[in-house]
Amino acid sequence: MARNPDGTRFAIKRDRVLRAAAHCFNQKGYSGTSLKDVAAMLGLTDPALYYYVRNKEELVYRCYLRAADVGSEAMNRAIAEGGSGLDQLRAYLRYHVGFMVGDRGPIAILSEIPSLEPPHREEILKLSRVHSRKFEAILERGIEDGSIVCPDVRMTGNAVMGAINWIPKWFHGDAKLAARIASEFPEILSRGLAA
Amino acid sequence: MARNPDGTRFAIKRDRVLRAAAHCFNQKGYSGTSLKDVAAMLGLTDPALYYYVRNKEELVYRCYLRAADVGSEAMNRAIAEGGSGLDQLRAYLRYHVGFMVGDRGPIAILSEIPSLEPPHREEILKLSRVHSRKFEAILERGIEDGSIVCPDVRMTGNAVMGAINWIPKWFHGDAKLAARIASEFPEILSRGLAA
DNA sequence: CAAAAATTTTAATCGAGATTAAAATAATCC
DNA sequence: GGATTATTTTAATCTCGATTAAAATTTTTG
Repeated sequence: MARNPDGTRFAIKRDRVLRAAAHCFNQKGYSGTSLKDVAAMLGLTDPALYYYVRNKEELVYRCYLRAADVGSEAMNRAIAEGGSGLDQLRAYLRYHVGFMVGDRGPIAILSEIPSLEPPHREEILKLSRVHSRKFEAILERGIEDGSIVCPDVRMTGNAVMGAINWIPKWFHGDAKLAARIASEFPEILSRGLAA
Repeated sequence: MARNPDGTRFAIKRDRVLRAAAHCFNQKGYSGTSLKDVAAMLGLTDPALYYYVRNKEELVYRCYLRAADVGSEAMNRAIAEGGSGLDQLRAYLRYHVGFMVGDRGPIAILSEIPSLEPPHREEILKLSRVHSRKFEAILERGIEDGSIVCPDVRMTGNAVMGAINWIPKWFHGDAKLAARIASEFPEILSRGLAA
Protein backbone atom coordinates (compact mmCIF):
# COMPACT_ATOMS: atom_id res chain seq x y z
CA MET A 1 0.00 0.00 0.00
CA ALA A 2 1.75 3.09 -1.21
CA ARG A 3 1.07 6.41 0.35
CA ASN A 4 -0.20 7.61 -3.00
CA PRO A 5 0.76 11.01 -4.47
CA ASP A 6 -1.87 13.07 -2.66
CA GLY A 7 -1.77 10.76 0.32
CA THR A 8 -5.47 9.97 0.06
CA ARG A 9 -5.44 6.57 1.74
CA PHE A 10 -3.19 7.80 4.46
CA ALA A 11 -5.32 10.88 4.97
CA ILE A 12 -8.49 8.82 5.24
CA LYS A 13 -7.01 6.55 7.83
CA ARG A 14 -5.62 9.43 9.77
CA ASP A 15 -9.03 11.01 9.76
CA ARG A 16 -10.36 7.86 11.35
CA VAL A 17 -7.67 8.18 13.99
CA LEU A 18 -8.67 11.78 14.62
CA ARG A 19 -12.32 10.94 15.02
CA ALA A 20 -11.54 8.14 17.46
CA ALA A 21 -9.32 10.53 19.38
CA ALA A 22 -12.00 13.22 19.39
CA HIS A 23 -14.43 10.74 20.84
CA CYS A 24 -12.04 9.84 23.66
CA PHE A 25 -11.00 13.42 24.37
CA ASN A 26 -14.62 14.53 24.58
CA GLN A 27 -15.31 11.82 27.12
CA LYS A 28 -12.24 11.83 29.30
CA GLY A 29 -10.25 14.89 28.41
CA TYR A 30 -6.82 15.22 26.85
CA SER A 31 -4.58 13.89 29.58
CA GLY A 32 -7.30 11.57 30.76
CA THR A 33 -7.22 9.51 27.58
CA SER A 34 -4.20 7.37 26.94
CA LEU A 35 -3.00 6.62 23.45
CA LYS A 36 -3.94 3.06 24.26
CA ASP A 37 -7.58 4.14 24.59
CA VAL A 38 -7.54 5.71 21.16
CA ALA A 39 -5.68 2.82 19.58
CA ALA A 40 -8.07 0.31 21.14
CA MET A 41 -11.02 1.99 19.45
CA LEU A 42 -9.36 1.27 16.13
CA GLY A 43 -8.16 -2.23 16.96
CA LEU A 44 -4.55 -1.10 17.07
CA THR A 45 -1.75 -0.90 19.60
CA ASP A 46 -0.62 2.48 20.84
CA PRO A 47 2.69 2.78 19.00
CA ALA A 48 0.79 2.38 15.72
CA LEU A 49 -0.63 5.86 16.18
CA TYR A 50 2.85 7.29 15.79
CA TYR A 51 2.64 6.37 12.16
CA TYR A 52 -0.09 8.95 11.73
CA VAL A 53 1.03 11.63 14.11
CA ARG A 54 4.28 12.80 15.60
CA ASN A 55 3.07 12.67 19.20
CA LYS A 56 0.07 13.10 21.42
CA GLU A 57 0.17 16.86 21.29
CA GLU A 58 -0.06 16.77 17.52
CA LEU A 59 -2.99 14.42 17.82
CA VAL A 60 -4.97 16.98 19.82
CA TYR A 61 -3.74 19.77 17.61
CA ARG A 62 -5.09 17.99 14.52
CA CYS A 63 -8.34 17.20 16.28
CA TYR A 64 -8.75 20.87 17.04
CA LEU A 65 -7.80 21.86 13.51
CA ARG A 66 -10.43 19.48 12.26
CA ALA A 67 -13.01 20.99 14.59
CA ALA A 68 -12.12 24.45 13.34
CA ASP A 69 -12.40 23.27 9.75
CA VAL A 70 -15.85 21.88 10.25
CA GLY A 71 -17.05 25.02 11.99
CA SER A 72 -15.52 27.15 9.31
CA GLU A 73 -17.14 25.17 6.54
CA ALA A 74 -20.54 25.54 8.17
CA MET A 75 -19.98 29.23 8.60
CA ASN A 76 -18.80 29.85 5.06
CA ARG A 77 -21.59 27.90 3.47
CA ALA A 78 -24.15 29.81 5.47
CA ILE A 79 -22.68 33.17 4.56
CA ALA A 80 -22.36 32.20 0.91
CA GLU A 81 -26.04 31.41 0.74
CA GLY A 82 -26.84 35.00 1.56
CA GLY A 83 -30.25 36.12 2.74
CA SER A 84 -31.01 38.14 5.85
CA GLY A 85 -28.83 38.01 8.91
CA LEU A 86 -31.38 35.74 10.54
CA ASP A 87 -31.37 33.44 7.51
CA GLN A 88 -27.61 33.17 7.69
CA LEU A 89 -27.69 32.57 11.42
CA ARG A 90 -30.15 29.74 10.99
CA ALA A 91 -28.23 28.24 8.10
CA TYR A 92 -25.01 28.32 10.08
CA LEU A 93 -26.60 26.62 13.06
CA ARG A 94 -28.20 24.03 10.83
CA TYR A 95 -24.91 23.19 9.14
CA HIS A 96 -22.69 23.23 12.18
CA VAL A 97 -25.01 21.23 14.41
CA GLY A 98 -25.75 18.90 11.52
CA PHE A 99 -22.06 18.21 10.98
CA MET A 100 -21.46 17.64 14.66
CA VAL A 101 -24.14 15.03 15.17
CA GLY A 102 -23.84 13.63 11.66
CA ASP A 103 -21.20 11.61 9.89
CA ARG A 104 -18.57 14.30 10.27
CA GLY A 105 -18.63 13.70 13.99
CA PRO A 106 -17.53 13.19 16.57
CA ILE A 107 -15.85 16.56 16.61
CA ALA A 108 -13.46 17.52 19.38
CA ILE A 109 -14.52 20.14 21.88
CA LEU A 110 -11.82 22.81 22.06
CA SER A 111 -11.67 22.43 25.78
CA GLU A 112 -7.99 22.00 26.51
CA ILE A 113 -6.26 24.51 24.35
CA PRO A 114 -3.74 25.22 27.14
CA SER A 115 -2.35 21.73 26.61
CA LEU A 116 -1.15 22.67 23.13
CA GLU A 117 2.36 23.83 22.35
CA PRO A 118 2.45 27.63 22.13
CA PRO A 119 2.60 27.86 18.31
CA HIS A 120 -0.28 25.42 17.90
CA ARG A 121 -2.17 27.10 20.70
CA GLU A 122 -1.89 30.47 19.02
CA GLU A 123 -3.04 29.05 15.72
CA ILE A 124 -6.11 27.40 17.19
CA LEU A 125 -6.97 30.44 19.26
CA LYS A 126 -6.74 32.57 16.16
CA LEU A 127 -9.05 30.28 14.19
CA SER A 128 -11.43 30.29 17.09
CA ARG A 129 -11.43 34.06 17.29
CA VAL A 130 -12.02 34.38 13.57
CA HIS A 131 -14.96 32.04 13.83
CA SER A 132 -16.45 34.06 16.69
CA ARG A 133 -15.98 37.27 14.79
CA LYS A 134 -17.78 35.86 11.77
CA PHE A 135 -20.61 34.77 14.00
CA GLU A 136 -20.86 38.24 15.49
CA ALA A 137 -20.78 39.70 12.00
CA ILE A 138 -23.84 37.67 11.10
CA LEU A 139 -25.62 39.01 14.15
CA GLU A 140 -24.69 42.56 13.21
CA ARG A 141 -25.89 42.02 9.68
CA GLY A 142 -29.19 40.84 11.09
CA ILE A 143 -29.46 43.82 13.38
CA GLU A 144 -28.90 46.15 10.45
CA ASP A 145 -31.40 44.50 8.15
CA GLY A 146 -33.88 44.31 10.99
CA SER A 147 -34.14 40.52 11.11
CA ILE A 148 -32.35 40.15 14.44
CA VAL A 149 -32.71 41.76 17.83
CA CYS A 150 -29.78 41.40 20.18
CA PRO A 151 -28.51 43.82 22.80
CA ASP A 152 -24.98 42.41 23.12
CA VAL A 153 -23.43 40.68 20.16
CA ARG A 154 -20.36 39.39 21.96
CA MET A 155 -22.26 37.97 24.89
CA THR A 156 -24.85 36.36 22.65
CA GLY A 157 -22.07 34.73 20.69
CA ASN A 158 -20.66 33.26 23.87
CA ALA A 159 -24.04 31.88 24.84
CA VAL A 160 -24.76 30.27 21.48
CA MET A 161 -21.25 28.88 21.09
CA GLY A 162 -21.47 27.41 24.57
CA ALA A 163 -24.68 25.61 23.76
CA ILE A 164 -23.14 24.20 20.59
CA ASN A 165 -19.81 23.29 22.11
CA TRP A 166 -21.52 21.38 24.87
CA ILE A 167 -23.40 19.06 22.52
CA PRO A 168 -20.67 16.41 22.33
CA LYS A 169 -20.84 16.15 26.12
CA TRP A 170 -24.33 14.68 26.12
CA PHE A 171 -24.75 13.33 22.61
CA HIS A 172 -23.03 10.09 21.67
CA GLY A 173 -24.06 8.83 18.29
CA ASP A 174 -27.71 7.84 18.62
CA ALA A 175 -29.07 8.39 15.10
CA LYS A 176 -32.62 9.01 16.25
CA LEU A 177 -31.53 11.65 18.73
CA ALA A 178 -29.17 13.12 16.16
CA ALA A 179 -32.07 13.87 13.85
CA ARG A 180 -33.96 15.60 16.63
CA ILE A 181 -30.96 17.69 17.60
CA ALA A 182 -30.29 18.71 14.03
CA SER A 183 -33.82 19.87 13.51
CA GLU A 184 -34.57 21.49 16.85
CA PHE A 185 -31.34 22.99 18.05
CA PRO A 186 -31.06 25.63 15.35
CA GLU A 187 -34.64 26.61 16.03
CA ILE A 188 -34.12 26.84 19.78
CA LEU A 189 -30.95 28.88 19.47
CA SER A 190 -32.28 31.33 16.92
CA ARG A 191 -35.79 31.90 18.21
CA GLY A 192 -34.56 34.24 20.93
CA LEU A 193 -32.83 36.39 18.34
CA ALA A 194 -35.57 36.80 15.75
CA ALA A 195 -37.01 40.31 15.55
CA MET B 1 -5.39 25.42 65.53
CA ALA B 2 -7.92 22.83 66.53
CA ARG B 3 -10.30 21.43 64.02
CA ASN B 4 -13.18 22.90 66.01
CA PRO B 5 -16.36 20.92 66.70
CA ASP B 6 -18.13 21.72 63.46
CA GLY B 7 -14.85 21.87 61.60
CA THR B 8 -15.46 25.40 60.41
CA ARG B 9 -11.89 26.47 59.95
CA PHE B 10 -10.97 23.28 58.24
CA ALA B 11 -14.02 23.52 56.01
CA ILE B 12 -13.19 27.07 55.01
CA LYS B 13 -9.66 26.18 54.08
CA ARG B 14 -10.78 23.14 52.19
CA ASP B 15 -13.21 25.29 50.29
CA ARG B 16 -10.28 27.44 49.24
CA VAL B 17 -8.55 24.30 48.04
CA LEU B 18 -11.61 23.30 46.06
CA ARG B 19 -11.91 26.67 44.39
CA ALA B 20 -8.25 26.63 43.40
CA ALA B 21 -8.71 23.13 42.05
CA ALA B 22 -11.84 24.13 40.14
CA HIS B 23 -9.89 26.92 38.53
CA CYS B 24 -7.14 24.57 37.40
CA PHE B 25 -9.50 21.84 36.24
CA ASN B 26 -11.51 24.30 34.20
CA GLN B 27 -8.35 25.45 32.48
CA LYS B 28 -6.41 22.27 31.93
CA GLY B 29 -8.72 19.40 32.69
CA TYR B 30 -8.56 16.80 35.42
CA SER B 31 -5.52 14.79 34.45
CA GLY B 32 -3.95 17.84 32.90
CA THR B 33 -3.58 19.61 36.21
CA SER B 34 -1.11 18.25 38.68
CA LEU B 35 -1.61 18.54 42.39
CA LYS B 36 1.42 20.77 42.29
CA ASP B 37 -0.52 23.23 40.13
CA VAL B 38 -3.31 23.39 42.65
CA ALA B 39 -0.97 23.61 45.61
CA ALA B 40 1.05 26.36 43.97
CA MET B 41 -2.05 28.53 43.66
CA LEU B 42 -2.36 28.37 47.43
CA GLY B 43 1.32 28.77 48.23
CA LEU B 44 1.59 25.18 49.37
CA THR B 45 3.43 22.04 48.34
CA ASP B 46 1.50 19.18 46.82
CA PRO B 47 1.52 16.73 49.72
CA ALA B 48 -0.18 19.40 51.84
CA LEU B 49 -3.37 18.85 49.87
CA TYR B 50 -3.64 15.36 51.28
CA TYR B 51 -4.50 16.94 54.56
CA TYR B 52 -7.74 18.16 53.05
CA VAL B 53 -8.60 15.34 50.74
CA ARG B 54 -7.87 11.64 50.54
CA ASN B 55 -6.60 11.72 46.97
CA LYS B 56 -6.95 13.46 43.64
CA GLU B 57 -10.14 11.66 42.77
CA GLU B 58 -11.78 12.92 45.92
CA LEU B 59 -10.62 16.40 45.05
CA VAL B 60 -12.53 16.34 41.78
CA TYR B 61 -15.44 14.63 43.43
CA ARG B 62 -15.73 17.40 45.98
CA CYS B 63 -15.34 20.05 43.29
CA TYR B 64 -18.24 18.48 41.44
CA LEU B 65 -20.29 18.18 44.61
CA ARG B 66 -19.69 21.84 45.21
CA ALA B 67 -20.78 22.69 41.68
CA ALA B 68 -23.94 20.68 42.18
CA ASP B 69 -24.59 22.45 45.47
CA VAL B 70 -24.31 25.87 43.94
CA GLY B 71 -26.58 24.94 41.06
CA SER B 72 -29.04 23.40 43.43
CA GLU B 73 -29.10 26.44 45.65
CA ALA B 74 -29.80 28.70 42.68
CA MET B 75 -32.54 26.38 41.54
CA ASN B 76 -34.22 26.09 44.93
CA ARG B 77 -34.15 29.78 45.62
CA ALA B 78 -35.73 30.50 42.28
CA ILE B 79 -38.47 27.95 42.77
CA ALA B 80 -39.14 29.14 46.32
CA GLU B 81 -39.72 32.65 45.09
CA GLY B 82 -42.66 31.42 43.05
CA GLY B 83 -44.17 33.48 40.26
CA SER B 84 -44.77 32.33 36.69
CA GLY B 85 -42.63 29.70 35.02
CA LEU B 86 -40.84 32.45 33.17
CA ASP B 87 -40.22 34.33 36.40
CA GLN B 88 -38.71 31.24 37.94
CA LEU B 89 -36.61 30.55 34.88
CA ARG B 90 -35.22 34.07 34.97
CA ALA B 91 -34.58 33.93 38.69
CA TYR B 92 -32.75 30.65 38.36
CA LEU B 93 -30.56 31.95 35.58
CA ARG B 94 -29.84 35.11 37.52
CA TYR B 95 -28.81 33.18 40.61
CA HIS B 96 -26.80 30.47 38.95
CA VAL B 97 -24.91 32.73 36.59
CA GLY B 98 -24.45 35.23 39.40
CA PHE B 99 -22.90 32.60 41.62
CA MET B 100 -20.64 31.34 38.89
CA VAL B 101 -19.08 34.67 38.03
CA GLY B 102 -19.34 36.04 41.56
CA ASP B 103 -17.55 35.24 44.77
CA ARG B 104 -18.80 31.67 44.84
CA GLY B 105 -16.69 30.97 41.80
CA PRO B 106 -14.81 29.57 40.18
CA ILE B 107 -17.09 26.58 39.94
CA ALA B 108 -15.91 23.37 38.32
CA ILE B 109 -17.37 22.36 34.99
CA LEU B 110 -18.67 18.81 35.26
CA SER B 111 -16.68 17.83 32.25
CA GLU B 112 -14.81 14.74 33.34
CA ILE B 113 -17.32 12.69 35.25
CA PRO B 114 -15.89 9.47 33.74
CA SER B 115 -12.73 10.05 35.77
CA LEU B 116 -14.64 9.55 39.00
CA GLU B 117 -14.83 6.29 40.86
CA PRO B 118 -18.10 4.52 40.04
CA PRO B 119 -19.90 5.34 43.32
CA HIS B 120 -18.96 9.00 43.11
CA ARG B 121 -19.77 9.03 39.44
CA GLU B 122 -23.25 7.71 40.07
CA GLU B 123 -23.85 10.24 42.79
CA ILE B 124 -22.81 13.19 40.66
CA LEU B 125 -24.76 11.94 37.69
CA LYS B 126 -27.82 11.61 39.85
CA LEU B 127 -27.48 15.16 41.18
CA SER B 128 -26.99 16.36 37.65
CA ARG B 129 -30.09 14.57 36.45
CA VAL B 130 -32.16 15.93 39.30
CA HIS B 131 -31.02 19.42 38.44
CA SER B 132 -31.96 18.95 34.80
CA ARG B 133 -35.35 17.61 35.74
CA LYS B 134 -36.03 20.60 37.94
CA PHE B 135 -35.08 22.87 35.12
CA GLU B 136 -37.43 21.07 32.77
CA ALA B 137 -40.15 21.28 35.39
CA ILE B 138 -39.81 25.04 35.41
CA LEU B 139 -40.21 25.09 31.66
CA GLU B 140 -43.31 22.92 31.88
CA ARG B 141 -44.74 25.16 34.56
CA GLY B 142 -44.21 28.08 32.24
CA ILE B 143 -45.83 26.30 29.33
CA GLU B 144 -48.86 25.56 31.44
CA ASP B 145 -49.29 29.06 32.80
CA GLY B 146 -48.68 30.46 29.34
CA SER B 147 -45.55 32.40 30.17
CA ILE B 148 -43.20 30.15 28.19
CA VAL B 149 -43.21 28.78 24.67
CA CYS B 150 -40.95 25.84 24.01
CA PRO B 151 -41.43 22.92 21.66
CA ASP B 152 -38.98 20.52 23.29
CA VAL B 153 -38.28 20.82 26.97
CA ARG B 154 -35.44 18.34 27.11
CA MET B 155 -33.59 19.79 24.16
CA THR B 156 -34.04 23.32 25.41
CA GLY B 157 -32.61 22.27 28.74
CA ASN B 158 -29.55 20.90 27.02
CA ALA B 159 -29.06 24.13 25.12
CA VAL B 160 -29.39 26.39 28.13
CA MET B 161 -27.25 24.20 30.37
CA GLY B 162 -24.59 24.10 27.68
CA ALA B 163 -24.46 27.86 27.48
CA ILE B 164 -24.14 28.08 31.26
CA ASN B 165 -21.63 25.30 31.64
CA TRP B 166 -19.40 26.87 29.06
CA ILE B 167 -19.07 30.17 30.92
CA PRO B 168 -16.04 29.14 32.99
CA LYS B 169 -14.23 28.39 29.75
CA TRP B 170 -14.12 31.99 28.64
CA PHE B 171 -14.63 33.94 31.84
CA HIS B 172 -11.76 34.25 34.30
CA GLY B 173 -12.49 36.63 37.08
CA ASP B 174 -12.70 40.08 35.51
CA ALA B 175 -15.14 41.94 37.79
CA LYS B 176 -16.29 44.31 35.07
CA LEU B 177 -17.09 41.49 32.70
CA ALA B 178 -18.69 39.53 35.52
CA ALA B 179 -21.25 42.25 36.04
CA ARG B 180 -22.10 42.28 32.35
CA ILE B 181 -22.48 38.52 32.24
CA ALA B 182 -24.67 38.45 35.32
CA SER B 183 -26.99 41.05 33.90
CA GLU B 184 -27.16 40.02 30.27
CA PHE B 185 -26.87 36.26 30.22
CA PRO B 186 -30.17 35.52 31.94
CA GLU B 187 -31.86 37.92 29.55
CA ILE B 188 -30.27 36.34 26.48
CA LEU B 189 -31.09 32.81 27.55
CA SER B 190 -34.68 33.50 28.51
CA ARG B 191 -35.74 35.82 25.70
CA GLY B 192 -36.15 32.95 23.28
CA LEU B 193 -38.50 31.22 25.65
CA ALA B 194 -40.85 34.06 26.58
CA ALA B 195 -44.35 33.72 25.17
C1' DC C 1 4.76 28.93 78.90
C1' DA C 2 4.17 23.83 78.08
C1' DA C 3 1.54 20.24 76.10
C1' DA C 4 -1.39 18.81 72.54
C1' DA C 5 -3.31 19.15 68.17
C1' DA C 6 -3.15 20.89 63.52
C1' DT C 7 -0.77 21.97 59.42
C1' DT C 8 2.92 21.71 56.25
C1' DT C 9 7.30 20.11 54.50
C1' DT C 10 11.13 17.05 52.98
C1' DA C 11 12.43 12.82 51.21
C1' DA C 12 11.42 8.50 49.14
C1' DT C 13 8.53 5.14 46.47
C1' DC C 14 5.88 3.63 42.60
C1' DG C 15 3.30 2.88 38.55
C1' DA C 16 1.29 4.50 34.36
C1' DG C 17 1.66 6.18 30.08
C1' DA C 18 4.37 8.56 26.28
C1' DT C 19 7.92 7.66 23.30
C1' DT C 20 11.64 5.13 20.57
C1' DA C 21 13.98 1.31 18.11
C1' DA C 22 14.02 -2.64 15.81
C1' DA C 23 11.64 -6.36 13.92
C1' DA C 24 7.65 -8.46 11.68
C1' DT C 25 3.70 -8.45 8.67
C1' DA C 26 0.87 -6.85 4.90
C1' DA C 27 -0.04 -4.51 0.73
C1' DT C 28 1.24 -2.81 -3.81
C1' DC C 29 3.77 -2.55 -8.01
C1' DC C 30 6.32 -4.30 -11.85
C1' DG D 1 6.23 -13.89 -7.74
C1' DG D 2 9.82 -10.93 -5.95
C1' DA D 3 11.13 -6.29 -4.74
C1' DT D 4 9.61 -2.41 -2.49
C1' DT D 5 6.98 0.39 0.44
C1' DA D 6 3.48 0.87 3.98
C1' DT D 7 1.72 -0.47 8.31
C1' DT D 8 1.77 -2.55 12.70
C1' DT D 9 3.81 -4.96 16.55
C1' DT D 10 6.99 -6.31 20.33
C1' DA D 11 10.20 -4.96 23.56
C1' DA D 12 12.58 -1.53 26.06
C1' DT D 13 13.28 3.17 28.06
C1' DC D 14 12.27 7.16 30.58
C1' DT D 15 9.84 10.81 32.81
C1' DC D 16 6.21 12.82 35.42
C1' DG D 17 3.12 13.02 38.83
C1' DA D 18 0.39 10.63 42.56
C1' DT D 19 1.02 8.90 46.87
C1' DT D 20 3.14 7.68 51.52
C1' DA D 21 6.06 8.19 55.70
C1' DA D 22 8.34 10.61 58.83
C1' DA D 23 9.85 14.85 60.51
C1' DA D 24 9.37 19.81 61.30
C1' DT D 25 6.72 23.77 62.19
C1' DT D 26 2.89 26.39 63.58
C1' DT D 27 -1.28 27.14 66.20
C1' DT D 28 -4.28 26.45 69.93
C1' DT D 29 -5.45 25.43 74.60
C1' DG D 30 -5.18 25.37 79.47
